[in-house]
Amino acid sequence: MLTDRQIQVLQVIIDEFIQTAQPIGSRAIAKKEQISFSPATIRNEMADLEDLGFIEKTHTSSGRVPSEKGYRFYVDHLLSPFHLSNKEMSVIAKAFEKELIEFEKVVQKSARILSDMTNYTSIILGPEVFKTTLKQIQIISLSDQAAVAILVTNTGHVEHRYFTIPNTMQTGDLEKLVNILNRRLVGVPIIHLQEKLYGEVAQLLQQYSNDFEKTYAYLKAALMEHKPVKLYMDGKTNILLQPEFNDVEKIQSLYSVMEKEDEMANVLRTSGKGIKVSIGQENELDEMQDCSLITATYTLGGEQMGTIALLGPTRMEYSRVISLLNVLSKQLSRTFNTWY
Amino acid sequence: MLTDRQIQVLQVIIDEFIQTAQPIGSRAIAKKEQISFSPATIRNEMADLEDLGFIEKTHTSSGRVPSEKGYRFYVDHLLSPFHLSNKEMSVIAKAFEKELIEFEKVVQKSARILSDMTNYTSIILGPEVFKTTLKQIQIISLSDQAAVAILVTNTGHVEHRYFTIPNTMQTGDLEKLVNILNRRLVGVPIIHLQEKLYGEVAQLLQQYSNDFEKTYAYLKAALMEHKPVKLYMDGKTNILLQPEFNDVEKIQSLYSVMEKEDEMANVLRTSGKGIKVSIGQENELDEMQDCSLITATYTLGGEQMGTIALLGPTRMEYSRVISLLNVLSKQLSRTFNTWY
DNA sequence: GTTAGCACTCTTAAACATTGAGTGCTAAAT
DNA sequence: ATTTAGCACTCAATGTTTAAGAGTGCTAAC
Repeated sequence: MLTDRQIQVLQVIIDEFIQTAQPIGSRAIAKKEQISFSPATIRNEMADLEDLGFIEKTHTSSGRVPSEKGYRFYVDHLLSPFHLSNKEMSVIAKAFEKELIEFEKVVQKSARILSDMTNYTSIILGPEVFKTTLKQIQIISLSDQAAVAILVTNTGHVEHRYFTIPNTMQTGDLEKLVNILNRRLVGVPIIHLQEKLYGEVAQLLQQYSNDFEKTYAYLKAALMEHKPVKLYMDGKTNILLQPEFNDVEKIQSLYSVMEKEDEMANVLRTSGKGIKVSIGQENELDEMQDCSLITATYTLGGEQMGTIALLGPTRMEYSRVISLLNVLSKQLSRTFNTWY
Repeated sequence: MLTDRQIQVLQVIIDEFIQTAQPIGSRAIAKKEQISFSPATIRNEMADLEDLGFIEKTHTSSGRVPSEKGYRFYVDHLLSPFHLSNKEMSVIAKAFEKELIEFEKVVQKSARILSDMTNYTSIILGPEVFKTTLKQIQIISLSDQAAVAILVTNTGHVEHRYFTIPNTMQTGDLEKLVNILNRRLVGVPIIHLQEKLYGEVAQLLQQYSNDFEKTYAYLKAALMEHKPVKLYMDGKTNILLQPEFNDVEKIQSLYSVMEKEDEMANVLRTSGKGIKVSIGQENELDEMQDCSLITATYTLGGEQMGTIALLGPTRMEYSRVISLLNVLSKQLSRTFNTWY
């Protein structure tokens, strides 16, 4: 539907605009070496491209700027594989080469790399809790009334929940309780913990005494508590470097959505497998409609485990960002797969 | 050193400027009911106040604006106790009335209240880890090589550190290790954990075998790891509502310092007991020199436990903010003291 | 000591002219 | 039938001028 020449022109416009953030005129395009036509010809092509909706004018006599449709076409058809420099590759490699055994640190480091290398904001969604299973449960009493239950998952994740213990309970009882819980719940997926607790374990507990029943109610409440998946962000201020964000209103709306971790997490969670690009209005969240979000998933044993993403202006270095996310998500998958 | 009338004028200027963010002229001051002098007289007083450095002009023929010295005088001498409305008091009371047993939640809630009620950015420094003692230690092995040590403090804080176990170690050995650690380390202040580990426990461990020694080295490394005190912030975007921050550069510099949690934590940590006000240049951090920071400490058993703070423009509602911090820090102290 | 009066200063906003980049169209060139 | 040169036209950006208005500092009168 687009002629070769139109595609050529479009490519130059987008490439150039991504670099400069300035509208591109026919003269500037004609000067590019890969272009062998006069400005007048290019003007005609640009008029057509504009009619087709791929580029826009900022005012009647301005140069052209890519539209979202233009970016979409660019991302779908014009992306040339970008090669990260050796320097960049070695930075990544170095970050992963020392033996890291802590999930948090690996993720934080990755977020830092992403935001530092791109000057965009990086977002990483931790592993889905419900895909992990219980490794061990511990209960430690803090006082007569309060105790903390500590859950460790097979991925080494540690979570803790506080709960109240009925004052009729004896010291030794807690230990018995832990034993029962461990015997019955180890290996159970976290997501099924609650129902398992409700079914088998409840009965078992009732055989002891009323006190247990009460404890059980408290404990269940604590375990039910929805602990949202953790979201890691870095380079939130990078957005401020982008010329499209020297409007305080825009900054405000974007920052306010970044504060809503639940919504952000949800966007990443539902992004689907592999690399996904959401340009401007394609984003579900209104506040992100001046931005592009590129997501990539990392896996454990072939199953999707979490998501890494970069958030920047629609005028994003798509090619570079996609390569980088590709490299990093693979690296993350590899690392996690060697662990578990 | 200042006459009563000068003080009156200064008070009106600052009160007014805090409300409007606009320079105040002599005519506007004369109109205030508490003022019974003509604009010309006030102009003379203002000239004196300016000579003394309490107020400033934005340009030759503008109204006056408080200087930092002016704010300092205002805070030190002109502050009238501010009474929070019943509505506000009840919001705070309500937040604390339901039985909360989780430290994080109380703090997060407090941060939310502070930022919501003031439209400034709230910052809360969690309790100093080194003031707490070890309640219990648990070690759970994740795989042949990796294990996680879980530390619970007397305040119910849960921390975990990952470490590597030497592959010569037996399954039962881990349990023995935990027993030794618990027998020797429970009740020890977290800050002394490392030296205690080095002294007594090391000897005890060496009696067993070389494997233990290796484990010990790994474990020690894990425990040494400096885990910074947690910093809670809320209302980071509130700053954007202030007219003094519609300059992207200022936003950027302030946000970049807010990202440096270590430095922020340090500022709060060294703020001293009770309410402290840092105005503009009085702040250590360069990036905060357009802001005021008001801190208050909360205590446990009379000892300083942590800090709550509000960060806003130098044109801050000092009176209200100080009252609010007072109320909230007391409430926090009360809550924690009932727990422990 | 206080105040009215007034010249003066400086900001702000609007009105206007100038410049330059870039377009669309037409007609000539290929 | 394309492609291109030429040219009138548009509009943002910039600078200049002007007028209005807010506020000051000073002087002289109260």
